[in-house]
Amino acid sequence: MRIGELAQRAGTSTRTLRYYEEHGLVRSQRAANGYRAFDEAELRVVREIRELLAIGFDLEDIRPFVACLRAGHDSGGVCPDSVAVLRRKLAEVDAYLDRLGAVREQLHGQLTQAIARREKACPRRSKPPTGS
Amino acid sequence: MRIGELAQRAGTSTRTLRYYEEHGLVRSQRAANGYRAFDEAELRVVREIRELLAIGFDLEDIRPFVACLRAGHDSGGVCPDSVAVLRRKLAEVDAYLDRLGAVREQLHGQLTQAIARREKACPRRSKPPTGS
DNA sequence: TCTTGCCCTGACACCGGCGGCAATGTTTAG
DNA sequence: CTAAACATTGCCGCCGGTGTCAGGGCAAGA
Repeated sequence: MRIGELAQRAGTSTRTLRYYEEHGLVRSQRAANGYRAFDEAELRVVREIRELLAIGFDLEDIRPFVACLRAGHDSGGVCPDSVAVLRRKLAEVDAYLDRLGAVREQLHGQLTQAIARREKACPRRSKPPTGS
Repeated sequence: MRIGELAQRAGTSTRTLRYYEEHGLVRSQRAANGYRAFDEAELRVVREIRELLAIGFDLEDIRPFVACLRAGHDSGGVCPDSVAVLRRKLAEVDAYLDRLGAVREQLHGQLTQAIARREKACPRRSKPPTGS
């Protein structure tokens, strides 16, 4: 399979595939003319990469998952290194959720306060909304 | 007040202050020698900028807040434009919280699945942990 | 006067995952 | 034979807030 076909089948660009290869995530043989020849299995690899990227992983984090696939597992997430990354990412996400929740509270508080002041400045007859 | 003092009092760098000025968020007079002379009120402005940046605003979003302070309000968030930004940001944060929650679920699912497979592959005598 | 410490402008570097272009070679269908 | 469609490498651009350096000027104490 050549790069164009792989790109199309994986739903990405040739540029992207070369980038992955350059960073050691995707592998290829070279034909006599210098064209890359991708093994069928690389399609699975590329799809794994794309899925994890979409979730918010960076390429470094994805390495173990690719290695896991290459080791013959049908899921990239079952190997110890992958599990470690999953744990770490989960922790990161949880931490970020906390921070973002706090930010949400701040924003909400600011808004409530600003609106309250506006109400005080030029009062309407409607009851002050007691939103979420 | 010169730039070094303002930087120190605001807890940031001179580089940063020049950047804010370059982008019209902070103002200064110039002394005869070319040195920037900052009004005392700019300290409040810089602090507002820093707080909002820390929350995740970008400089564009912060503009109305600075304008609001300059208009004499004691809070940057009470003016209509600021309120609009607050609303938008709140919506963005909410959307992001949703996405991040979904990501969390995915990660959690992957982890659970991976651990389950490991249990099946080399079972321990301990009961399978029924975590959060 | 010399040194030290502040200030000035301008400009490159960074991070990460690509997009996109240039300049060139290869294959294939008409 | 030719044109189109594919492939190659290499390099610049982007985003945004800042660090950091270069190469100067200005102020004030010993």
